[in-house]
Amino acid sequence: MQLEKTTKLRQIEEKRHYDDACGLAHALELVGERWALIVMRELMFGPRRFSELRADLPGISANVLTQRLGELEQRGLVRRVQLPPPASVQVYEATGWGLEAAPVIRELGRWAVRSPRHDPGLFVSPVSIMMSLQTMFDADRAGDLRGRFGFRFGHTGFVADIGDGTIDVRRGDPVGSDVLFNADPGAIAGVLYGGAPFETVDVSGDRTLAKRFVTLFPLPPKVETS
Amino acid sequence: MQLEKTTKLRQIEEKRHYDDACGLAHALELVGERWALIVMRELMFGPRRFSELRADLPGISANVLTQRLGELEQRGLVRRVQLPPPASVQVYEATGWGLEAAPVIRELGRWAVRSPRHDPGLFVSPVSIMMSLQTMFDADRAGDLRGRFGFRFGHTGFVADIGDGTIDVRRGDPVGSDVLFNADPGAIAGVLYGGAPFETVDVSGDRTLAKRFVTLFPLPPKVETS
DNA sequence: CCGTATCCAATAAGATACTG
DNA sequence: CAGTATCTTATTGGATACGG
Repeated sequence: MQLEKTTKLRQIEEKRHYDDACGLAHALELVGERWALIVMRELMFGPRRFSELRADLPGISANVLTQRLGELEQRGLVRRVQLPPPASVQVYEATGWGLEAAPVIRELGRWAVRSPRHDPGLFVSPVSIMMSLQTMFDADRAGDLRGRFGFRFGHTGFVADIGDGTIDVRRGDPVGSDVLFNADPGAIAGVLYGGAPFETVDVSGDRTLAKRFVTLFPLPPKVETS
Repeated sequence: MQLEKTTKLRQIEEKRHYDDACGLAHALELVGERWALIVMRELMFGPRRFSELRADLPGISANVLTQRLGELEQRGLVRRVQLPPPASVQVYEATGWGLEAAPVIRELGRWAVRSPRHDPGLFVSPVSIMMSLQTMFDADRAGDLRGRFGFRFGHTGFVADIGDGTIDVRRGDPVGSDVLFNADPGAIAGVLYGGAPFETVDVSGDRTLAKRFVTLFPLPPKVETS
């Protein structure tokens, strides 16, 4: 009885809130809970299943993921979609507005990696490493380089097209790419951002192009520690 | 005994963490706690005292503010500064890197105000309304308009300079501005963003210029509710 | 007045077991 | 596989008291 009342009140009161008209405060009411923005990140290249999300969110527990997805759906950032037969599985998909959070997520990441305490050796999800390509791409370094770069992570493939000083990254079959990276996201991160030797990743296709590729993503300078 | 052990462990383990090398995850370890980004927002136009922060952060409790400031200081985003005599008071100041979070904060805000549930009628702090000028300024609408616009909120003044299609906002004495707004932040927000009549704010100086000014900050369109 | 510290109640998060 | 249910722990907020 007492519990029911509390629950009902929570639905009305929308739990803790900042009584602040500032857009930032509202943003934090939308995606300020723990894990919320990281869940959004995982949806940025298309719909995902519950278990995929759980696998790429190291440390999240099922009940928290359920809760976050429910809240994000209720707030209009995520949609629950039933795939047609014969798949007939349920997936979670970012709405158009949800996808518009991508630039903010990238800028937050770019800002944070300047931190002296950032540890690039931790787990990296496929989506993380693919978003980092968009975040860290340096058009000047690319110059007039053109090429299609493919990535295969388990069952999922990604394609990055570089040309005209821009990079376009999407989920997709990497067959036919000029270069195909066959390595887990952590290994690729090691080469791109951790100074690991190029040989630590399995690359097929144009190796010269591949070696050029891995130089196109400079990290911003660390903040002065003084 | 048990408590001491837990406390010590917390200092080492840095409490909850995402084991994720992604920059976004690290950003959330830096400023993901409740209130952290809003505290940073309040420091974006210069150092502030504890009680000022408390007053402009409706609903924060003193102990949480103390804790947030301590964490932000430890992480290199905030500095504690002792003002020289005769003031001799302590203020909190964003570091250079902390200030670089400003664009991210603005973009988060711009993204969030498209939400159908955003309520512009809540409390607005002076810093919020001043940052919103930078966020929502429309260079096309401004055209070749030039002018200095002053604001007085209690003891604190702000100046916004518009010219060459840019806006520059800073803390400072508004005397000598072409237009001086003498109204609380909420009233100004009402006119700029809430459709309130221009006459609801006290304006001195060039009223024609002032009327033009309040049209330069269009809100982004709300997301489709369907 | 400027904070800090402490205690308590309410929520949120995490671990684990369990069900259709 | 896709979540729920339950229990434990951690964090937050509010009140209040305390030292400079």
